[in-house]
Amino acid sequence: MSIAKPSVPRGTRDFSPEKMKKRNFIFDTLREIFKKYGYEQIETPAMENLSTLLGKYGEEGDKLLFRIVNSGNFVNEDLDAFVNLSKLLSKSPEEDELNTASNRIVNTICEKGLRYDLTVPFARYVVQNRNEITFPFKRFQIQPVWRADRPAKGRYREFYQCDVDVVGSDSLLNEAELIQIIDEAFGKMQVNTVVKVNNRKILTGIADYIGEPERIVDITIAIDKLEKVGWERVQEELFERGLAEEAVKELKSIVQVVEMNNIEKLDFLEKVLFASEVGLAGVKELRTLLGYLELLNVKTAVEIDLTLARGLNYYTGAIFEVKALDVEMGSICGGGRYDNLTGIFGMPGVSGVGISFGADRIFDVLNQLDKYPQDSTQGTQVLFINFGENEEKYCLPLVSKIRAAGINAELFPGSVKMKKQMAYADAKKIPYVALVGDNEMQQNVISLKNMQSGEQTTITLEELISKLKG
RNA sequence: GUGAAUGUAGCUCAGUUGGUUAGAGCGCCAGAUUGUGGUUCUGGAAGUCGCCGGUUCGACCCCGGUCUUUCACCCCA
Repeated sequence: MSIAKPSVPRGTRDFSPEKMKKRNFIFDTLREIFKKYGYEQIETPAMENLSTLLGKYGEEGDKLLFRIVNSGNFVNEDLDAFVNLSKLLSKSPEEDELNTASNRIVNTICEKGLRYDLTVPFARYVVQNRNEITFPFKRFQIQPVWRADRPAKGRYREFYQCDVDVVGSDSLLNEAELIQIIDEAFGKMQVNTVVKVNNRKILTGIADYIGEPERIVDITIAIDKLEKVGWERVQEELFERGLAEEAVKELKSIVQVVEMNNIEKLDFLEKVLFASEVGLAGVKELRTLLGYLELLNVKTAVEIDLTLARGLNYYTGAIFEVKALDVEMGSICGGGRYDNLTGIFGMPGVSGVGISFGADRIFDVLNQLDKYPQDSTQGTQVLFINFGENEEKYCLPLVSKIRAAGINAELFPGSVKMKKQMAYADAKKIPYVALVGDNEMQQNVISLKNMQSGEQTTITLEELISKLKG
């Protein structure tokens, strides 16, 4: 009966009504908070020109871009490329040669790609609409992004990001506000978290201090793994990347300040980095930020973590990452300040800072904790049983009135067996069933059955509405 | 991208040292019960044993490939 079983592409998922209620709780919570702080929503296309995307996420990132093949007969577009490849194949080609030829063809036949994150398209948006935008521009964006990654636990090929960014303002108040948003969001979702903060300028200062200013990227990538793999492995990797032994030794003495509290860390760094102007600026920024947070009465623990580097190359100031405390899961939110993202698109001198909530991971965390408020998963509140044509006509206006009062209500379509209708209410977890037959119609009342307790009461429409509203 | 494991009914899983008709629980559908669901009882439907190929008289089982999911790397939300 069934031919080839249908399926969704690797790393993607369907979301049932049940799951969507839970996901919407996350989206609604975030959206509400974002708006409260004055951020406005935008959307950008799922696909962007590859020229917009390529080179923004480092070498790895380029590999993980989903590319969209042009429509039409693309062989004609660059015949040479294909001729070149077939010539190559007729001899015994080196792998490098093949890759080059393959890349050329890919570049010819693909001009668009699916977005990899929301930040780069946002930068493109800002540059493109700069004349209409009033700065500072506070925007939020909740849309899916795609990565051609190998799927794993907590990692999907299609997932939602919920970005909040403010561009066109240098003020550290923005950083503080974002952490406040994090605090409020996870507070509302009842997830215990820790916010890890660092500053790219401090990392630069450290690279200066150990005498390897050029190797900042190598250093941050290796350091990023410290917590996961331990110093030994990081050290190995640093050597592999060609850092001098002396430099690695000095790095160790700085990075391993884990025992200290925030203030001690800052004091320590201030002393060590005295010669680095950039480094000191970073220390000062963190100090200011922590000062703001105290005034804002942020409840979430905020912890300076020098090992926090994050893969992306475009951060220039603050770096954030949020981890759930009670669940094993990668970071569920992250971001930072980027001074020149719009510069890539020809609009230099605009500083921005933003964070991205990973909705799918938060969803996984919330599922494990099972902490959804009850009303967030409630759908229909009352189902009217359909007894027949006359009863149907009698019920329709009642249902309309109930809906007008803001209560989710349904009338069962068709007067099928009662058992069937009750089972429907049961399956949909509808808490109340309304029965209106001859008796009720004559007396102008409704028999309302509580599906959980099983008890049944006879009430008027007005009573029903006030009962379900409260 | 590298290494490893996994795949049997809608779901969770048995099973066969290679041998005729592949099982259970849950779920689903119908009836017992034409104004009462979640309990009970009775009956029923549902599987090319992930897909393709090979070995064999014979493959769900062995071998190769491929896809899916998962784990460890790599990277990341």
